[in-house]
Amino acid sequence: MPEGPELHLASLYVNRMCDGVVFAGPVRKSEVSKNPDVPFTCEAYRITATSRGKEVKLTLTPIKSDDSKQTVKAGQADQPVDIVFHFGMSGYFRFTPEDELHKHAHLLFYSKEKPCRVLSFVDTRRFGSWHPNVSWQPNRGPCIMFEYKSFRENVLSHLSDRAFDGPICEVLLNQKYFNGIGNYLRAEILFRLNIPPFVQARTLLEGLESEDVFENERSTTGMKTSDKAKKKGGKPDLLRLCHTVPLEVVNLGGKVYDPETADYSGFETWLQCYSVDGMKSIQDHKGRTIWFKGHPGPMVPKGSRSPKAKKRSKKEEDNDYTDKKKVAQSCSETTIKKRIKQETVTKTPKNYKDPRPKEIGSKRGKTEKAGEVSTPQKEKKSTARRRKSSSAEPLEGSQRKSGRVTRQNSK
DNA sequence: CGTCCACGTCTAC
DNA sequence: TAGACCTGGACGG
Repeated sequence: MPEGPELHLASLYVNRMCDGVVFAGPVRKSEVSKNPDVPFTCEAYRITATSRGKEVKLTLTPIKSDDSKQTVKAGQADQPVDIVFHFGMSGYFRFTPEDELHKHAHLLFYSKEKPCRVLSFVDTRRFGSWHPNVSWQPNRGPCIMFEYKSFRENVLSHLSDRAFDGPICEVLLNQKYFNGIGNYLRAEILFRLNIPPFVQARTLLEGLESEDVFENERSTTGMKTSDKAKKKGGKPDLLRLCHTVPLEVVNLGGKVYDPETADYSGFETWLQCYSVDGMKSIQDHKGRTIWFKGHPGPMVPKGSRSPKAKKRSKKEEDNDYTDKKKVAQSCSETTIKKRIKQETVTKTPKNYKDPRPKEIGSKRGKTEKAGEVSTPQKEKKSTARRRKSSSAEPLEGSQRKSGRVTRQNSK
């Protein structure tokens, strides 16, 4: 499940597993991979990792021998080499005994130990990639999690960029400005602020200050709120949530990224909107599914009918989302949570254990109306069958077959 | 069995 | 803004 948090957890995994491990020999690539060879071989080297947004960089560092003679044999590396990885839809790292290599391990780093172990880049779908001898992809913005200040500045200083013409849910996937946000994060972030996904991004962001008044807060247990923040109403803004929401996932730790136990139940419990039973979903202009609650917003793709106005419970203020101020302060998180719980339908069996390595949210039929035409169009929208007027028509109690494994707000 | 769907980029009409 | 790139799990018949 690779979005920013998973990439970062992957780097932590590599650093933890490879701490003290000496690797040796060449870096090997699977036969089937179309990614570049990694021209690196060394009799003793170490591996460390860092992450930035949706990229992970491995650094292979040759261990210098103590011998005064630093005779580097021909072909043996003596300088560190960086490899930058993109995880695609299914990439992750594993550190396993040589005889337990994953079927889809595509780049392999062998340890020097006797029962040899291997750090491998596993990527079932092979949408992932790696590039040796490069640094972070230049056209990607600062990391939403670990370069918050420059991330924020990068967005707010480029609001005139046409990239911000579009609806917020689609702009959030633009890695030039939101490096690390992916499909589940955009849904979770917008949900927290009750922001309709198809409101123009610029309109929402224009009102934000370049200085984050929450900057010095302990966001998690955020007991003390700065005076400035209090004046603002005490609510983190959209850009701040682009930072804190992903960090929540990082803090779930192994519950999210644990190739060993393959247990993602903690993560699924964390999700409040994405793939959650009771939420609405439609395809955005690029055919990606956006999950949300409430109004879709004015820039909703044509042909995807606006969802039936749910019988929004009492206090769903009818927001006028042309007014940024209003949007910025729409209903509080706690309010939302409460309301959601109320509307939640079925409950997840608490003993449910997700048999991982599978992709999240792949359970079916949560949103389509039973007999609705709901255009398929997977990643590649099948040619002629564009979403016709249908995909939207989300719930209304009826559908939402409370199938067994569907996600929902349990607890 | 077949269809739908998936946490993401890329490039080419 | 369509496809293309891939594999495989969940469902439906």
